[in-house]
Amino acid sequence: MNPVQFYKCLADETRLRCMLLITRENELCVCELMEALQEIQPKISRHLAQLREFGLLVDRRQGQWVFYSLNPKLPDWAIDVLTTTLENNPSFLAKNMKLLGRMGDRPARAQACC
Amino acid sequence: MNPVQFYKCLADETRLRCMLLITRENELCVCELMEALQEIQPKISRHLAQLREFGLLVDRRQGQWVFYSLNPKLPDWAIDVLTTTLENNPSFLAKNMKLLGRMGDRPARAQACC
DNA sequence: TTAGAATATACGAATATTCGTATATAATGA
DNA sequence: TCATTATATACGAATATTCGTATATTCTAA
Repeated sequence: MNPVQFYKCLADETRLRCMLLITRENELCVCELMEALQEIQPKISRHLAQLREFGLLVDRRQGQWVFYSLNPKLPDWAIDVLTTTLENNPSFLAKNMKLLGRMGDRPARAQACC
Repeated sequence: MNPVQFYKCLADETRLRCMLLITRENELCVCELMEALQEIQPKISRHLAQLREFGLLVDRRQGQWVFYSLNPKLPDWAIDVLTTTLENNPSFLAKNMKLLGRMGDRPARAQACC
């Protein structure tokens, strides 16, 4: 994992929020991220594709839904960076987590959305 | 420190190398960074100015030279990110550190350069 | 097999970033 | 004061990134 490429991935508001939410929730589908970030589908999808291309995320299709999670091959230092950022910036994600919370927790959320 | 802005600062090859070298060496002047990165002066200077504007670095003028170091107001998480990246990517900086080493260590280096 | 839902991709427009060159500023020492 | 060294900034050109809209793909269920 080239550190410059890694930080380029985090250097966009949409991508950083997606990465941190996924770090926290382990796995999220596109529609959950759309709801949490209040962004349109192609925008979320395009950024997730980019995060997958660069090896930060992996996807898993389940029926009509695609779930994204951290790439298990991510080096430890990259995971450290993500968790440190997540734990020390609660206000940055507060609104996104509130919106996600409104959908209920899994598996209830899965029924509301996916 | 807005995390998106912070990562935008690290999302450029020149800036990331400067930040990591300064994290390691505590303080470096413009000409040392020019030598370590083999880049022209306006390019180094412009990126350092940007890192200062966004609060990642502070500068200190001493005679003709300007020394840059980490902003003491940087939050702990940001310093954690920098040190983790530094310690886990030795090959990324190897060439830069070798070039810096050729200038000798301080204060010998200060005589060769500044 | 067809309609609809979820997701992905193509593409041009708008915007942002980066760069090299030229020039300005600041400090030093003759 | 003047020449020199170190650093900073201005500015247009080149490049990269991001976006919205339109459309394609994939899957499910009727």
